[in-house]
Amino acid sequence: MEGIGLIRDLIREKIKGALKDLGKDYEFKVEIPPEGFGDFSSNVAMVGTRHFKRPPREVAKDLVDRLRGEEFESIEIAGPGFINFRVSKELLQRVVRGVLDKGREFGKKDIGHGLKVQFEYASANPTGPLTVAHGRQIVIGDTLVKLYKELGFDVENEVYLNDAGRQISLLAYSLWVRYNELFGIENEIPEDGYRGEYLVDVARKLKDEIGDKYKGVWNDEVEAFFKDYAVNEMLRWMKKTFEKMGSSFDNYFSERSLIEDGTVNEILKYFKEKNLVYEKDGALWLKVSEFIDEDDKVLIRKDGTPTYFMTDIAYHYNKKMRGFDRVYDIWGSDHHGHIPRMKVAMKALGFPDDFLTVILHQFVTLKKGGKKLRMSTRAGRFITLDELLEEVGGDATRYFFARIDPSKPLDFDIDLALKQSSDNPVYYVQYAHARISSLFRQAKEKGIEFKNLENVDLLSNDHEREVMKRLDTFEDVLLEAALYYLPSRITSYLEDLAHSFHMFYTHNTILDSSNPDLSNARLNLSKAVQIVIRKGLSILGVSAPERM
RNA sequence: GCCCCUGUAGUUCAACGGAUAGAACGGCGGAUUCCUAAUCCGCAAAUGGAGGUUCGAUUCCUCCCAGGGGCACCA
Repeated sequence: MEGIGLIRDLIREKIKGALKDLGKDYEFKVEIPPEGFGDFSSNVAMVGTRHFKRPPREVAKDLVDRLRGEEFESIEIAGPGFINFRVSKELLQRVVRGVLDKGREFGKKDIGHGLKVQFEYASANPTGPLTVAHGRQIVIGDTLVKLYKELGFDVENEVYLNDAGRQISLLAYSLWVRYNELFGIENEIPEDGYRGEYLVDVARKLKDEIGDKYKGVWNDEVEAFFKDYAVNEMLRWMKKTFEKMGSSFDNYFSERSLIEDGTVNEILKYFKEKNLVYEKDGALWLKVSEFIDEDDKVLIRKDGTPTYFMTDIAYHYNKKMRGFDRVYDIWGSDHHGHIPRMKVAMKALGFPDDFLTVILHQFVTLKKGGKKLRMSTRAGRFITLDELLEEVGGDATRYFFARIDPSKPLDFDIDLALKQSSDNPVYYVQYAHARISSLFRQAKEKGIEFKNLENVDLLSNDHEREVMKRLDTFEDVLLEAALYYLPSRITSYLEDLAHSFHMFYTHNTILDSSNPDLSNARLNLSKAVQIVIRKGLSILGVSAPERM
């Protein structure tokens, strides 16, 4: 991927120019090397052995001769053929000026050109409380939404409510049983019904509202009422949890509405016209096998109800009709098998291949007594997101999930999570931010005036250089996080940046009344760090406190 | 059986095909008359196993082992 850091961009351009002089043009990298190998490093000579048909160090020598200039204090060839650059302090200072100049806008890019995209996540059966597993998905989704906005996409997010299936009938009946219990009427909650205590609370509320109106009565009308009531209550609960999480959605989309408003029938009509469906055993099947090496799938059951697959196709058709250019679905790994079928359905509808992207994340498992268990709402085996938020707080919860690569399974050990909550690295990053705020308060007290963008040319020692280098890579980090769907890129970066700042802070006196110019220079650097930390944390949905 | 994801210090996580595999917590030992010690400095400690591709592999390929998930007229 092309880098966009100020300095790395410049080095890249220089190298490209040198290659052009030698009649070559190929891909190479510029990156920050391990300590002791200069500020920036390129593998251009090693990659070049293929193109030049000469040993890397010889290629490097030719290039280095053409690269020397005032931007670089030194250029060295090292190891197997790396070209290591030590850049001038003027170049590093340009980064600080760039950050300060753009302020809050730093990091913004227009890569999306207003492309209309949608992220769908946290979609859940509205049958119980959100669990910590949902928390993981919310954080991944929220972070990507903020990132894509930052990168110039026109973004909306949405929750899909599976309010149409059999599970809703079970929920309604389970609630009805709980409601009747309040009148001393005992009925069994079915084997796969919902036994959680929360339905007792909902039943009490319902009794307060309607009294004994549905006592002992169960028919289609009553079922419809209990479905609506239960789903509504679950939805209200979900929204409250989202709010506690610092999360919000532009839209809540009902699966049921797709059946009721005729979207499902519209698509069936289209598929029939295109001869993509057939009847067998009383059900209606989609000819998936005509597209890929998989079995055909049922769209309409023999009892006439649509399958989840059917409504999901209708849902994505609806998204397309709403004008989204691209949609991103964040699903748990148990939906993995659903992807190829959905891709086929999109193709059958004539949508472009890149219309639907599915971002999968592995499961959150519960550790209990050394044993791993899948969380299950139905079995009542879960830790609610509310509990976690209550105990650990929103910032630590969000940061905890953001650090973990979506492709990795997550063993959730509640005791460990609580115990480590005060050790959460989020505080390390936030502390750097608070320290900087404190510096500015102190500066005022000491009568040191902060002059934005002035004295930056005084920044030159090793700690200062280290911080400036880190600042330069922020924009790259955002791009990578967005492109690879990896919030963890941002957390890693922030921890690095915070570390370089803490080091700088410990080893240098920033506020020195006898040297106002140098103090101001260091305040400018601190300010730049603060801007970047705040931006990074805000993309993660984490607060940036002024004091800690 | 077939398909997908994962295996890195005691623990939780990083590492764009690159140089000495980074942090944090935990362990051991240090630093504060001065801007917040939620910090800094030092020590011990890791790529599941076997092959292969490459100048170079934690990263790509094959096999094995281990964990998770999927293979419904459930969602």
